[in-house]
Amino acid sequence: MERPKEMTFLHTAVEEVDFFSENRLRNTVARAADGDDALDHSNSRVNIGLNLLTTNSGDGWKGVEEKEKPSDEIILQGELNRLSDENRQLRSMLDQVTENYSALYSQLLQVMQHQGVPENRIEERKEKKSEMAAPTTISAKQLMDPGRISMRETNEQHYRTSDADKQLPTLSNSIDERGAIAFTKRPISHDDGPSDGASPSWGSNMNQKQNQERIPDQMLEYPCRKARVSVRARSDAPMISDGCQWRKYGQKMAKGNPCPRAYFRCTMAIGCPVRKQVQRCADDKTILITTYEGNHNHPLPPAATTMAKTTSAAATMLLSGSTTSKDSLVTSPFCNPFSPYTSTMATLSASAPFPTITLDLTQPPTAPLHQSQHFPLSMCLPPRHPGSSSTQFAQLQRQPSVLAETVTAAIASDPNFTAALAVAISSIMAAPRTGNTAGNSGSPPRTQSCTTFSTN
DNA sequence: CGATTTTGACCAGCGC
DNA sequence: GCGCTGGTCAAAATCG
Repeated sequence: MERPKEMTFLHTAVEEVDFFSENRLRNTVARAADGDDALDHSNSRVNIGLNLLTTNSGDGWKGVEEKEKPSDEIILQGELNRLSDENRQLRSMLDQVTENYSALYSQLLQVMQHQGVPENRIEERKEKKSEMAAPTTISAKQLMDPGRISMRETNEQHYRTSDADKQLPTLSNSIDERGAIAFTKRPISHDDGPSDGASPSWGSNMNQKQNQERIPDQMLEYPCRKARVSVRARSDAPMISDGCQWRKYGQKMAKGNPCPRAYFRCTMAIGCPVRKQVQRCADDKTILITTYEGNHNHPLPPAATTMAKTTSAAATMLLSGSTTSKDSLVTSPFCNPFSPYTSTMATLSASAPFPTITLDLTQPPTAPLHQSQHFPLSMCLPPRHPGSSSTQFAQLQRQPSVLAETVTAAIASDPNFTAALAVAISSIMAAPRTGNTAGNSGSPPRTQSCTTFSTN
């Protein structure tokens, strides 16, 4: 018996919205390059690097070398020189990207080190013993199935060491991967041997080592801490296209929402721990809420890189900030506290065990320009520490107005969601978290709200 | 025929 | 302890 496809979300067949197509991404990245150096340069250069790799590697190039007649040697030599120059330029660009990333990352580390290791993290770890199990006793359900990973580790290892590294050698330095490494470092490998399913081994070894050296103890100390990035966007499509391949593994009716929640798992690589939940907003069914969890353990296509970068950056920010927070804050305006249109967040399930950052990209169609000036970025923290005060989290919410302008400008100028998100997140991460803002913690709630389906 | 989706069952966490 | 809920599993169904 034939059943209608995607009947769960909409009864009409709607094509998948491709927010993150490669073409749009290219345009977006090019346009956004002025706004944020590190991230956008990395984007553009990664793409260029891929082209270069394609040109320089494989049978095509070899074939040219071997098949051309001697009389063409001069032409070939010139071409070779040109390509060498281009390659050199690209390398220097890549170095610059790496430096930018390092600067950005060290900024983040400085902030984290300045804050020190909060006590409540220790308490939280005690509370969540099951999640924060000792590195060698990590729950299988938390991560990926260890059994599956071990069963497939041969293939997976092969994928990483041969396919990934060979095909995308320069990508191993890319920002998203290195950025993600901080919180993809998980202990699952210890039980399953060297070819763990979720360790950050998918970056280059050198960079991995460097990152491990740079990663502060507090980050390594809580390798299993989960953060979620929730993206709200208006879409009639059943699912937004983010460049990754997903396999649906479950669907549930969530309490308080007539629309079912669908569970997806990344299938671009065996053992990739990334999952996402897709659900329509109960209040506004045109709003599609996609919640990402985890970080990819494999190279990503350019179209997916931006999203991964975005979620990684958001999660990094969230973890670095929320974990130091004694806050039970559940609603807060983020970027532009001056704007009455700034969306706030909202509701947070009391049972939500994971910190969640919500990127609200819903914009009323009536006032695109005006609305686009307000990029509502909300963060949700599980109210696990009642009675605590607003500190770090409040800091995150009150970035300088310049930052807000940068973020909103990126959003306004860019139809591409993920690229805009990447710009926004990276801007937030790069911006110095200045001063004690506890005095502003009492910002009045805004009228607009978003609901984050981050319950577990 | 392999990949994907569907869907009921199962499990864990949490509140009462 | 029990029930509720969210998340995942896995067999069956379906698709391409």
